[in-house]
Amino acid sequence: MKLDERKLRILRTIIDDYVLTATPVGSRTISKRSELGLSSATIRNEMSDLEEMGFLEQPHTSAGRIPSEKAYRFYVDTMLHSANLTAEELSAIKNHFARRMDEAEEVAATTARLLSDITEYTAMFMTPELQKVIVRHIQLVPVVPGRALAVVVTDAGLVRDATVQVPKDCGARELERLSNMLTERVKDKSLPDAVEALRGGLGDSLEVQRRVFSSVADAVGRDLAREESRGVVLGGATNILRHPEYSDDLSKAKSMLSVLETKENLYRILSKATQMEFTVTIGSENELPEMQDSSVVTATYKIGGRPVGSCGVIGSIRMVYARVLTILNLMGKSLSTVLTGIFDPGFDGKDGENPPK
Amino acid sequence: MKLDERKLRILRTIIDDYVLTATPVGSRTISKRSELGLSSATIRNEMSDLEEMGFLEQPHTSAGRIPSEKAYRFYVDTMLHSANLTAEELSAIKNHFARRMDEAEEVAATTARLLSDITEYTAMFMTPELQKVIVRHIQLVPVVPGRALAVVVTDAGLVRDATVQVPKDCGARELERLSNMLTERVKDKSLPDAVEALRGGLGDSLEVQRRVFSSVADAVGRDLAREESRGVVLGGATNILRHPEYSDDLSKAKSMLSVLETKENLYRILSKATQMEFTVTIGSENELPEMQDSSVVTATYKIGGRPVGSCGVIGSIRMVYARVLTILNLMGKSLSTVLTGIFDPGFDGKDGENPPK
DNA sequence: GTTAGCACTCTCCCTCGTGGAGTGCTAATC
DNA sequence: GATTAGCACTCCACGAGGGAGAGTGCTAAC
Repeated sequence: MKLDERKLRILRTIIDDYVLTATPVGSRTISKRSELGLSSATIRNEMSDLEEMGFLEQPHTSAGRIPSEKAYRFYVDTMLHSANLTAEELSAIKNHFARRMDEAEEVAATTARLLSDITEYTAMFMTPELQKVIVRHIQLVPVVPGRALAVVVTDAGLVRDATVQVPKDCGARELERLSNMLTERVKDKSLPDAVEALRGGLGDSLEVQRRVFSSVADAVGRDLAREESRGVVLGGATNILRHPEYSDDLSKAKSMLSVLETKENLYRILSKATQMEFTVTIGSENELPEMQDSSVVTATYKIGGRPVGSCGVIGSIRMVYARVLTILNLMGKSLSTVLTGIFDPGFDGKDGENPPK
Repeated sequence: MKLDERKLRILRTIIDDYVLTATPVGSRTISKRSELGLSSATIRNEMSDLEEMGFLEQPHTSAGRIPSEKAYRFYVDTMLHSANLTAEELSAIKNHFARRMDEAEEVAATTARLLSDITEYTAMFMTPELQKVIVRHIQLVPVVPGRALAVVVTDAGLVRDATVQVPKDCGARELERLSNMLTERVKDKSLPDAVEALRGGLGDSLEVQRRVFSSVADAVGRDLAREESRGVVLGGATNILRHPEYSDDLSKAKSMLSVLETKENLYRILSKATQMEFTVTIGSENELPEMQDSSVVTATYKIGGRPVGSCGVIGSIRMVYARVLTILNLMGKSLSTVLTGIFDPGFDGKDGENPPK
């Protein structure tokens, strides 16, 4: 059977209607709504064909039809048009990014919130991935005798700190000296590389130095290993209950909320998604069994042309994909511009290599 | 009418039963459950009295009775016994605090999680309040030319950082010099005092120094002002749906979840609660209208005898107060011990003044 | 003061029946 | 040959009706 122009238009009308109303759509509705000028009987025949082809499903005989996952997939792959945002929405986004922002965690929280408010789905945001970030400076700051704080400054404006043990008699001056040596050793390396560099090749150095270096390496390494549980922020978890798919089936909502509560899950999704400019994962395409009747849409943002993190939206399969993608696209672009402006001012805006300063 | 011993025992049995079952309890149940050896008819008379006194309510004629808010208040004030925790629960708590912890945010997240898992309610945790915390050290770390990171180390193991503008030609050595001057100026002050100290009395100093100092003051001050939106962590929000009060009335669950999503709300609750060792806020005693059919129980934790933060549990009015309080008590004590051990090792364990080192 | 007994009330839940929305098929029409 | 009107059929949603059960309040007896 061929998916001709007419079938396509019908399928599209069905999806649009169902996405809006969440009720199975019947032939009469389509016959009236679409501009094809066909009777409901004709539509019925076409719908029957579309069902046979796997694009439509019937909850039960004598109900209307609903789009299958395959239909959404097809829709997203071939029929996507960019949605129109209202002036208010556009200005909300614009204003958000015009505000002062100087802390990764804060950007994450407010952006996730904005995203969830505008889309009416649950939003998530991942701060730049530690793995992908480059060390600018390491500084040891005294806390109590025998204990110092290693502060790692990275190029994405991300700051990590970890407490490390140091010899009791290690004064401020000595810490400063060590800081300089540390910085020299790891500058411009990625975090994993930096840890590596601090662990190996210390043969010719002093005992104290060796001890401190490896202590810093351990602390940063631990921090790196812990990344999965943080740096991911959720916004608008309540929005789940806005959609009948979840509010009519509490067990679904519950298991969804549980998934969202475990940051590691979100981290895995967003981290994987950072490899692509956009991702749309529909229903059973999701890895987590609890999410197989939900959809996830993500977009990546960049610093100096380098993709470092991503954000996204979680909702039911019946999602307003076009709209969500339009919004995420805009957000990703704005984020990239703003963050690049702050943390990599030399970047010329083109993708690719970062020009020398 | 007098609330004699017998009425008391009946009231208590009713509360215990209702807390357990969430269904109105009838006279027959009490007659069988309590060891008073009274017939249901007698109980009925007593219950009628208790209702008249405002301790019981009837959802409708011919239903059993449920405790009123007044009853819970009375129960908490006068009838509280400490609950017995199972060996598993005790060891879960013990293990949790035996683990390595060196980061305030991480402690917050895992503790909130533990608390919600054990109590089966939603838990919240506030990291030590910035207002109450004492500066140990300030360090400026170079980021890009013209931009540095001010890292503030406090006595509660809390680290705050904020980016500040510095003169473009300000090198690492100069920053180090400024750091020392900064630290000297604000050491052992509370954060608000430190900001104050950096703003005033700079008449005799160099232009550069003045600029940097006020820039740091601004940055830290901004951070302070932002406190409300962070340092509060939620755990087990899903648990809301475990209790029929919310899962049978989605709109209630929704409004509850919305409240929980706004950290400022939780901050306000916990911050206020830090003044008391425990708080139990029942139903309409809550300030937020959305929370007036929920209850909040909190406990404070201390560092070196000084209360610095608190944690708590949110659930329906029908809460297992005794159990929750027992758990929170234990958690608060453990937290105080652990945190004091880490950040104020000189403290002798008694409340009151911190002894000189 | 306590209790057995009884009439009464109210909710919960099950069943049943009806109306509406939608389908699939057939035969007529363009 | 494609389209459409017509019709029989299916299934869900919803409301009415009708116990069953749990609980109460009252009265009279112990």
